[in-house]
Amino acid sequence: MKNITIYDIAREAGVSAATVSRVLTNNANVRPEKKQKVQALIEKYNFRPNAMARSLTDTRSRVIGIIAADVRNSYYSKVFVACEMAARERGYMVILCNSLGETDLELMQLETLYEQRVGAVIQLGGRADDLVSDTEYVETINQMTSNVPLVVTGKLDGTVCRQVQIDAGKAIDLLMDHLIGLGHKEIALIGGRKDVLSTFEKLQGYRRILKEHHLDYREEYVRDGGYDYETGYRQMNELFACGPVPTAVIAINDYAAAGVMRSIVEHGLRIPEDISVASYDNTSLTELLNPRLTSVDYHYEKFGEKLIETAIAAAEGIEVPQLQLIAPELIVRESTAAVKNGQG
Amino acid sequence: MKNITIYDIAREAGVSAATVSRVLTNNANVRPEKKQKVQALIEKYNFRPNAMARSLTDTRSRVIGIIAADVRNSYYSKVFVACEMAARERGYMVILCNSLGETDLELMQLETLYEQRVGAVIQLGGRADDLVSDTEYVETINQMTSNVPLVVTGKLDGTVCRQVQIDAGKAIDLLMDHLIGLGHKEIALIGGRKDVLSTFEKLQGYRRILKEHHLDYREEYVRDGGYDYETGYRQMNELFACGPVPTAVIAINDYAAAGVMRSIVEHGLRIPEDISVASYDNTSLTELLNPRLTSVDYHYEKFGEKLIETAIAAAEGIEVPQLQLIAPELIVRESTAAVKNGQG
DNA sequence: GTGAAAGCGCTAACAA
DNA sequence: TTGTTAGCGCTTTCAC
Repeated sequence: MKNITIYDIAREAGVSAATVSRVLTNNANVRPEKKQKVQALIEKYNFRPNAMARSLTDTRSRVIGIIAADVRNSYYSKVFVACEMAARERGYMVILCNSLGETDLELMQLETLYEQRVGAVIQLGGRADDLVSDTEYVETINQMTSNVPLVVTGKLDGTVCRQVQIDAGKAIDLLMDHLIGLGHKEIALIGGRKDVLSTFEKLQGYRRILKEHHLDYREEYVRDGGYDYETGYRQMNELFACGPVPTAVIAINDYAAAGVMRSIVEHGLRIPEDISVASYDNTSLTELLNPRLTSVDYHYEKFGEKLIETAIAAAEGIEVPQLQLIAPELIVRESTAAVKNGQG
Repeated sequence: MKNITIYDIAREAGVSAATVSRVLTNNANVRPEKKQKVQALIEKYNFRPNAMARSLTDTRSRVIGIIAADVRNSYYSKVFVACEMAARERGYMVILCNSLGETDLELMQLETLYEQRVGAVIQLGGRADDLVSDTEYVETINQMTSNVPLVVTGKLDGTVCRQVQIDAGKAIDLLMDHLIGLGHKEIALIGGRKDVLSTFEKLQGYRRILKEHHLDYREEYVRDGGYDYETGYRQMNELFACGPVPTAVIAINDYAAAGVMRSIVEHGLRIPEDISVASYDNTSLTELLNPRLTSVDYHYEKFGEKLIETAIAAAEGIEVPQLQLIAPELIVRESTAAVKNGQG
């Protein structure tokens, strides 16, 4: 299984390696007959040029690295696939790593990707989503980004990372307007960590909107935790236990919403008749739950394109806006309805 | 942002490039003082050796390519992450591509991965799952596998691919034994395409087990289609429309099960009191649905390990059994219960 | 239009 | 222990 090279092809075709290279890259004229001979040999041996050797001279490798927190979470897998498709259309390839929430791993993967000489790295979630950037982490990132440009979906104070963000303010606007429009005045916010930028921004927006509508802000209605089913379930249970019970709940994502929904059902109430539930991310889960879930979509395709375009621009040294925002959209389904009369 | 090389380090350290290489690979003795000097410079410039150049001489690149049908499907993302973790533990890295069910893309990706000189490719799903292998496809694969070894989760007749499969016979056994043990005699099989090996094997097992228990095989109870929510929903609706209605349903995966469940609920019946529902894959969905879903688990961690070990063995030219089976396990939850008295 | 030769960044064999 | 050298497979001047 000895690897065949352009020299093998060249020898058998009776031409030089340079000529074989020319037909491979197709960027210089080669006499048609020679060209055909070479192509026939390439076919015959099923030869494919070694991308490693190629990118050694090329300098640019046409590969983008992606570090995601965990593709087993639908949000990340959707963003990743969108990126992969966008990259392919632009002649790039992507490499995925899962940091699984471990900072050490995240850093190691960034190093590995740099060793592979990827043109740029896109970081989905992870430490770059922190509200307050860790100093030590920032320092390490700064060292790495002197080598390879980094695109993040959050922010990283004190670094030169490009940012492509979901407009979190707009996202909470959509949800609050929808619910308030349905007559809800008692709206809870469940799940997420306040030290994560996007979650913090949602909380900020939540308070701002309440004030605009002259509605009370209640400490008890804001219940953070993680981004999973368990958090939604547990926090909704606590809301039932300690009261007061809201007429609508905004969950930090579809998984948390599933937990909220189970808690509500277990307490003998109906969705949306008794309590409306809505969430973020608009993953496939929204269609599978009963009732179907109202959720905020991010135009994943566009999101992926923007991310990849930004990464490619960075890789090729082209200027791009330092911060770009993706506008979210509300998808209304069956889990939200007008508040019951006499309530609120 | 000119890339720094071992020569830059060597010059500044007053040693030869070979010495720098030696401290990098750590496989030869270097005088401590020189070693420290070099390491200091590596730190200073945050230097990381070019993996491309490295693997040019190394020949083996310590990278495994993975082609999955679609990581947005939980099954694939779980297998992928398991593979990634197993690979990391063994000093390997993985590259993921999504074929999205397109044969052309699948082949293109196989080529791209070969160009990257990955040591082996693992194909999750895709054409290698076909019951009857397409001749033209097999031919193309045979050409490629003369270059790079391929590990599949299905089979590919007429090729030399290693196979790591879920034991589909055992999987249907588990489900049927469980349901029959609960007194069910009317069991439907919903979703999946019969031209997919694992689905076909389940169907075979289904008929065999019915016969062993002297139960009738009813054509109407076997309803194929896709592997998605829609199929489950549509086929269960048809079952209601055309009758007879079974007392238990086995869905081809958790997504299809979600569709089946919605259909049942919409027809005013309860799960599991009126109809039991069970499925394959044991994704996170099983915990989110209401009621929680009984499902067959595949020990994803082991599955990933076996896949990666096989791929690495293939990459390094070590012999491994041509076919290896993963034993599935039944996870019983709330969606299955004893059949109602008087039924069956 | 084509070949010879240099070089991409690294490792390993061979001397010293 | 260390440096020199050759070579991994390819692309790209530079002559002709």
